[in-house]
Amino acid sequence: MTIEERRDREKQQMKELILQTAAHIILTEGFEKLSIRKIANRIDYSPAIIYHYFRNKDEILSQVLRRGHQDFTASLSDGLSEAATPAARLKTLSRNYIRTALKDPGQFLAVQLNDSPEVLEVTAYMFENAAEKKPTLNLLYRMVRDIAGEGFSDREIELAAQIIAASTLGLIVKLSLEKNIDEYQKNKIIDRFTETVVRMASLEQGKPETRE
Amino acid sequence: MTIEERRDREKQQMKELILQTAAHIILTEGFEKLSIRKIANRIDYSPAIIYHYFRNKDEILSQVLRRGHQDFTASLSDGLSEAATPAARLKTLSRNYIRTALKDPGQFLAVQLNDSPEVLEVTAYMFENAAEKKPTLNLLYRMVRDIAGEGFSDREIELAAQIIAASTLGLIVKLSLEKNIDEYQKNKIIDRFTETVVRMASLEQGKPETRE
DNA sequence: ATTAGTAATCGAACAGTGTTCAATAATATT
DNA sequence: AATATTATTGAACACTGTTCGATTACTAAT
Repeated sequence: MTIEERRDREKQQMKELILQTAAHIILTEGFEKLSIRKIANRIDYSPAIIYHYFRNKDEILSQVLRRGHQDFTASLSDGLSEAATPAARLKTLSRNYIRTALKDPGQFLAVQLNDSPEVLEVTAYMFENAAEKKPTLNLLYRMVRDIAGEGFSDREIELAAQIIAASTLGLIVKLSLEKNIDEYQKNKIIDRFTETVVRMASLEQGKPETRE
Repeated sequence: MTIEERRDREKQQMKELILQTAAHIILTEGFEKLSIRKIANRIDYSPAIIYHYFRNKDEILSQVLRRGHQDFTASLSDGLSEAATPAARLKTLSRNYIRTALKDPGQFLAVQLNDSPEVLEVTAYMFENAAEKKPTLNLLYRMVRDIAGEGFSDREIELAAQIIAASTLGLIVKLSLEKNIDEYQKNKIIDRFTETVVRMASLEQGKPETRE
């Protein structure tokens, strides 16, 4: 079956070539400049051939984004073991997440905001079995539990984790939209935000009901 | 100059017709289904005529979105005067904002995430003179100051307001992406989030530095 | 009322998009 | 060498945004 193996390998290489070309276009020319014909031109093939390896453009897109997401989650735990306290660990995680996202906001937001089924499978972990399914939120979930302490239900913890995740997404969106912002100010906002995140995870204290 | 006035009026009516048709298409068929030819067909004109009234498609889009944004900010202060305490007021504002955004998430996010110059002018108020410029953030800014109390610099207040705004955006994004979520759960998340918002505005207490 | 000038409108075209399909070329199987 | 598979292509379809020259409608001036 060496022939068939080679065939499969070549087919895989072709898919790989298409995906890498697409990824390169997205990275250099931006997300919306990706087109089937442009990919075909780059690899010196007819546009039609691409449909022999992929169902349509969306499939290419979502596979590229899926890889981006994998690389992303991999870089989240940097320096996490060095952090001594739970709060410090959560801060580090939060900062890693934001900084990594801001390295390529277009890609990050494309992954987060796209609602095609394939992408959803990867990212929309928020409101069902969230705690068990996804590694990222699982990490967050455990940290929130560590900080909150005893006496909180799973649903309470999960709710807090969801709110933290949502807030973090919002901060990334806002920061990525604003181009004219210096590194100092950006750092300040991120710093302050990570502190807020720790507060969000500290469930028992500082719950000022409608006091006056 | 009655003739010229009538001319201007007719010109304005034509622009209005185009804008309303565009808005209708966006509302019924969704954001990305808007096309010049579709507008032209609906109003029984040639596609080319549209370029006699608007520079290009983006101009149409941004003007439609601008109106959406205006309607939006108008509905923010509903029931705000009934709220007794500053915390209750902030909660109400926060809830209004989220609920209004979720009524037409596509439109809301289009306004928030689009970075074309015209739209930016309307929405990107975050990181420069934020407190004075935009009515929405101004409202938020004042509420944060009310809750935080004395002894905080403008920059501190502004920072907190920015973080609240960003977090709220994130929650809306997350909630709008998840279609399969019942009203009960949604309410619970929003409720909890508005409490978190109040905590974010309460600057002096519950700041757990890397304790433990 | 006829002419000159301006504004509104259109048809056709250009260059681009995603996608499909029948025909061809290349390869593998018998 | 003939046959079946697979890879690849060119051409087409139905779209998209946009431009431009010609044509029509309307106003202003003679």
